[in-house]
Amino acid sequence: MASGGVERLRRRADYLRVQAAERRIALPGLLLQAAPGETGCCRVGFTASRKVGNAVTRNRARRRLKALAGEILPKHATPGHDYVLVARRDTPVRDYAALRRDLEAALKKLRLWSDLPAGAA
RNA sequence: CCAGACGGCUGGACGGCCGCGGCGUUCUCACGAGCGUCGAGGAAAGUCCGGGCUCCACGGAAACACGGUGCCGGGUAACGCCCGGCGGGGGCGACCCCAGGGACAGUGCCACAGAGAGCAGACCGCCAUGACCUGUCAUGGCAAGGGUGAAAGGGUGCGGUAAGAGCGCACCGCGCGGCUGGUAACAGCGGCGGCAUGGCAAACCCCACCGGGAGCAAGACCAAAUAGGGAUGGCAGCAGGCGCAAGUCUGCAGAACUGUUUCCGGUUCGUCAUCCGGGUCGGUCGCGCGAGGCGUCCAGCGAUGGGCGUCCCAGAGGAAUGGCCGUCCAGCUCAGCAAUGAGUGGACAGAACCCGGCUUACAGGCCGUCUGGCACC
Repeated sequence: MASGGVERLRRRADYLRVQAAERRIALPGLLLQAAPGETGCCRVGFTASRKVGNAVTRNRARRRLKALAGEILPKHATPGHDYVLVARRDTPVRDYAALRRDLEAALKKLRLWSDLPAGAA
């Protein structure tokens, strides 16, 4: 897995654990959930429910979140945590720069913003 | 040129930066990295039919039940699909639409209205005779006309009659049987009958034909853990033997169940380790050469079939096939006489075992064939 050392969450149990941690922040473009991870690196997963739209729209929302995560998390995410990015209704259409600001603000509000590269941990 | 009918194709293009999945290859002990190559649809959708494939059931056949199909011929692996015809209906026409077997096998239903709705019937009427208060009543005949209804027991015309009526005749319709054409559905022709047999089969039903069930979360394999199971060994209560010890052997106990109870019997045992077995999370396969795509020739009205050549063409598994930006061609909106300028900006929609169909959704664009007008020669 590339993306600068960020792995994907692949099991339902991992998603449920992150959701149960109840450490989340909702912004217009996305919803961020986080929890201390079981591995040393940081991992990320994506969720797009039927509320977002039909299958095509959900796919687009998930891909935009993937691109965003690949851009920001390797540089600024705190290692040792798992993140789940949840798509909202505006995720497929929101301006990409605004979406980027949303993710950065969400990381800072959860006090998980880090200027150290994750790969250095 | 205008209006229309039918069939087919397409459904953004180019570039930059950063990425993802499969396969191949090189390097590396390995993790990985580099390079190459391929990577969503006509509907991938709804899951409505038909198959392949897998497991389950099943001795064969028939019958019954249930479900489906329903003009004829052809195509196909098969179909409820497709093609070509037939019949009925619509349109000036190209063409379009049709659940299109059987109502003398039987049962049932036909609301309301109306006199009468299935062994027909007589409200208003029409006609004859009689009576009297001279325009009514009584009796009888009739079913043409009116009225009701989705439908009133053939239709139109002539004859006929007191008035009428298939009462008679002609034509049409209907039924029966015949000849001709056609593979057939059916069509045409002439003959006979004499109105008898209204509609609904998408109410039951009858006839003919077809049909085992469940589905890739099918199914096969590897295999942490847990429950329960099996084998072997050790340890565990008391006493004793052997032995320096580790340990080992014998006897007696204990608990539970069972035979009504006692005696006497029978069966079972706690714990640890290893292995077998089991099969969950997880993993591997199934899972991509196929009723395959493209080109071309032949047969056929066509669906389709055959020959030759050529290509290998997605394979994920919280699920790749993308994210961002720029330019442009269509389109739309606004301004303008126009040239043009500004803004906006791609329809429906995302494979999940695979094929053949059907159905549903779909901005815009392109091509072909044909029909009816108008104009010109």
